Amino acid sequence: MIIVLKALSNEKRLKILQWLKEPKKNFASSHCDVAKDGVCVGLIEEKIGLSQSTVSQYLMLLQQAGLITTERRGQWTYCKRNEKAIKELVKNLENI
Amino acid sequence: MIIVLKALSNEKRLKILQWLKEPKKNFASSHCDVAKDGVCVGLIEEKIGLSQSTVSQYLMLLQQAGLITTERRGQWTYCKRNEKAIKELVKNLENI
DNA sequence: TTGACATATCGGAAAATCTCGATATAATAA
DNA sequence: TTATTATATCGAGATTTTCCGATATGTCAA
Repeated sequence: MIIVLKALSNEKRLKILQWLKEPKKNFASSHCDVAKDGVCVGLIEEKIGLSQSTVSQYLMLLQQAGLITTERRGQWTYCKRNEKAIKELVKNLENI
Repeated sequence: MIIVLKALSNEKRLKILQWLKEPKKNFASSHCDVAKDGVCVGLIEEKIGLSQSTVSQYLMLLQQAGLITTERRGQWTYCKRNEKAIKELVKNLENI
C-alpha cells in the first residue's frame, strides 16, 4: 500500500500513469500500435522531458508498485497500465 | 492531489489517519470524549512512538492536505478525520 | 504571577528521493 | 562482425523527507 502511494506521489510518475490511460491520444509510434502493444520507454521519455535513465527507473518503480506492466518485445519495452491492480488500489483506498 | 498523495505515502501518517477512523477503539482520554471531540496530539504521540515535534508536524501535513481538521480547545488541539475530503479524494482517484 | 502541561516552531543531522551522465546490455540492421 | 538503436544499471550530486532536541507559545491552576 505504502509502496503504491509512494509511486503515485510524484508528479511525473502520476503523469505517466495518466498518459498511459489514453495511449493513442498521447503517443504516436511508427513501429507499433500503442493502444494494443503498449507504449515504449522512448516515447514516454520524449514526452516527459526527463533523462532516459530517470524514465527507466520511474517505470521500474511503477511496475514494482503493480501499477503498470512492462513487456520486452524485440528492442523495445512496452508499458501498459495494470487496470486490474489500479482498480484494486482504489477499492482499498475506499476504506483508508 | 500530489500534496495529498505525499501526505498519505508515509507509514506513520497513514496509520494516524486510520487510527482516527475509530477514535474510541484506538484512544482513551480522561479529559474528553475522543469520538465527539476528536483526539488530542498527546494521545497520538504516545501511541505512535514518535517525538512530540514530529507528531505535531505530521498532523500539520495531514491538515494541509485536507485529510484532517484540527481545533484548539483550551490547552488541547483536537484532531478529526475530514471524511468529506477523504471521500472526495477517493472519488478523484477513481479516474486516476 | 508562577509553574506545569499541551502544543507549535526552529534548526539541523541522517536517510531517502530525484535526477543526471556514463556505461552496460540486448536486439537489430548492414 | 560491426554499428546503431532501445533500454537498464551504476554512481553521484542536489533536493526533499524524516525525525529529533531545544525552545517558544498558549492555557490553566494555584
